[in-house]
Amino acid sequence: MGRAPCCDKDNVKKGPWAPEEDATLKAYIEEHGTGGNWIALPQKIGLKRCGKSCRLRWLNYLRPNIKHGGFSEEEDRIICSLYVSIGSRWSIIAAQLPGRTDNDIKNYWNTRLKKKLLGKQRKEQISRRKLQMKKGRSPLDIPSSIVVSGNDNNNSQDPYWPELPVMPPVPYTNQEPCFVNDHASIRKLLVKLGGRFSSDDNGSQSINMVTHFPTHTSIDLQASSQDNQKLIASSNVCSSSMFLNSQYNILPILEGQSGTFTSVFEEMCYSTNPQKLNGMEFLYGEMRELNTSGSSSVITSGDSMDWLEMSSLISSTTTSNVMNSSDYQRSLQQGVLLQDCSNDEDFNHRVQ
DNA sequence: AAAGCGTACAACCGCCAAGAA
DNA sequence: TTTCTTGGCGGTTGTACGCTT
Repeated sequence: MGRAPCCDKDNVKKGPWAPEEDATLKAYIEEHGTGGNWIALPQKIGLKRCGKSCRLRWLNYLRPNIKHGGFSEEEDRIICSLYVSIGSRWSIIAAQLPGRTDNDIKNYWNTRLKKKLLGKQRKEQISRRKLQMKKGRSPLDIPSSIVVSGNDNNNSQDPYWPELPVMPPVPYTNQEPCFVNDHASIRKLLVKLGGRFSSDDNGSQSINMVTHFPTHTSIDLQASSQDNQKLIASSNVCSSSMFLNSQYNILPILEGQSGTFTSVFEEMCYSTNPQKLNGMEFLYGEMRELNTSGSSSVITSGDSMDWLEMSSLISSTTTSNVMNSSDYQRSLQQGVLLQDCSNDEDFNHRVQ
């Protein structure tokens, strides 16, 4: 037995909304509000629509101050960066972009942004890499100490080897805060993202959460803060630059492995184990294909995107205070956040 | 001119979590 | 404590429109 439907589907109109329906819904909500009950609302105002449909119509289209289309470069960067950070949490991403709806952003990502990021550069890089492959360089010759690098690194002199996965700084750096010396902020976000607090034997708080990071990956976040609070985030959501940009040391637990976050991320990018890459395919794209199948590889990942493309787009920002690669590496090593994140409350407010 | 195809966007579906009963 | 209702979310589908052949 499935659950009862939220409305009588036989007596409910589907499909595009007529202007009269829009006007009715808008007028009522503007005057009375939703009344806290979307299911009852359509009956109240005589609309033959499902309550959920009304809610969606209001939130995505009729609500005041909604922006449609015309995404700016800055918005592109924010979307990309947050997508890398938290995955397809469209509502959270939308919270960073005033006037944008999650549906809008989701559509924009799926139909345009992904393709925009792929584009011409992708083809050039693929052909370059293939050319280099034919010259006999093996992608398995990964140096043992790979330098985390950005656009200004030595890798740029070597068109063959893709940049290592550089966790891009989240771009709400200028106006938008991140987390510095503010465990409450992190807790809030983690909880918002699905985490739960508990206490360990020592009485210190910890967070256990399910994240969007690769399904089989666990990440421990241990606060190096003065209050010795210990944050443990095991799993899928809290991957990423948000925390890399914080003062937290990231101790990966990847199927029993140990190492730095960077090394685990490298492992994922270069891994041939599909489980480790689950959900992150867009990050490595043909880079992995080249790794695994050599020069005979056929590029098939039409919709996927590798980290190089993603990170280069994101890091091509004109924003002045975006971390450069060496700074970034240093921040990873030292656990020091380089960005000005003094305006924390704003972000918290938006996350809520 | 029309059929075929691709793209963009609106809307729907189904699952899950929170809170009320 | 359990069950039910509702809101919220992400994934998917439907459809209108424009472009190409």
